[in-house]
Amino acid sequence: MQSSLLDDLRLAGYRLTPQREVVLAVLSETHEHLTAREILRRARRRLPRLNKSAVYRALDVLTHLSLVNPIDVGQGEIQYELNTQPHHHHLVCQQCGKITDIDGHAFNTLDKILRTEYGFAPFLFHFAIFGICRECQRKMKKDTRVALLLTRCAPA
Amino acid sequence: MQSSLLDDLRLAGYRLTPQREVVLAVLSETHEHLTAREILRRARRRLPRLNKSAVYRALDVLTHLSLVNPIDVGQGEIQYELNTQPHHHHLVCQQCGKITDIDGHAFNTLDKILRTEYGFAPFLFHFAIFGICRECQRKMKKDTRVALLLTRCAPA
DNA sequence: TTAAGTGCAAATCATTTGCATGGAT
DNA sequence: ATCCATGCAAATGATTTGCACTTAA
Repeated sequence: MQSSLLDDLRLAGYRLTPQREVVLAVLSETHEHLTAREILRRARRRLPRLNKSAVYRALDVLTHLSLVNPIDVGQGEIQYELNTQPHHHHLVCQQCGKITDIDGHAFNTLDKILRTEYGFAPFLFHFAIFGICRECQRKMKKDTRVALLLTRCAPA
Repeated sequence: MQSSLLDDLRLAGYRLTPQREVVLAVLSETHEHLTAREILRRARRRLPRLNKSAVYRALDVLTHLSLVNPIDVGQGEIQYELNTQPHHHHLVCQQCGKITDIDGHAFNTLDKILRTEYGFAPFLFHFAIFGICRECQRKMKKDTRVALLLTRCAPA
């Protein structure tokens, strides 16, 4: 695992630095999605002089190696997670902000269509789907603005 | 259409202002996705004192009414488009940046699964899927970094 | 050795906000 | 007459960048 990371980096012309290792280690130790700021905070326990630029640069490298997935939930800070197998995806509730992880099978049909009909190779990991979760739908029945929204977002 | 906009706004407790009208008008006159900055530029031809704050606030209102869709292609500026029927979606090539519009049928299965299995009402309009387009896949066969990426993004 | 990587501080830049004024209802 | 909305300027805040110094190879 250690040596495979080194190989991946070398193969791509990168160096193995303590900064890159520790960023990857932090992400390996959780199943949460972490922001760059939170990664920095945790990584500094082991590498106190670590700088946020180095975190961003490390995340960039790790993302290009597809060891890490950025997840943009559209709320300012980008979140990062380890790119584990099997892939999973994220349902982001626009109302309460809750993020639900779901497994990949829901996307099989979509993946196939995009590849065969459009020749497009989708990155169906770093994937966030926005919408309204079950509980919020219940609460929202009364709110006029939102009722409109729910009506209009029905499938085409 | 004019009066329906007014109704929508009133129903939701908003006022119909020239600023909101002109922002909507600008979006109605194109099939492109426009950034807030570009919307401001075009809208100022008709409303020279229009301010960027007003544009952002108008886009916010129109989005909440689901008259407008924000599309975050992950490249800094958010893009906006009219929420037309039938819905369509966006394939964003991470390599060359090209955005391809596709119709909604590819998402029917996904939509159904999310609703029935997860009780989640997805906003399957403002939807951008990242990946690599046909042409870039061809060019990228030689590049080691990218070959790795293409391998790893294969369906789970 | 030497090119790539880091730490630091400053810059960038889309978006947001406070506040006094203006306008839709 | 109300109070929602705008214009302006200043703030915010995540991410990026320039540069001198380190360090992995």
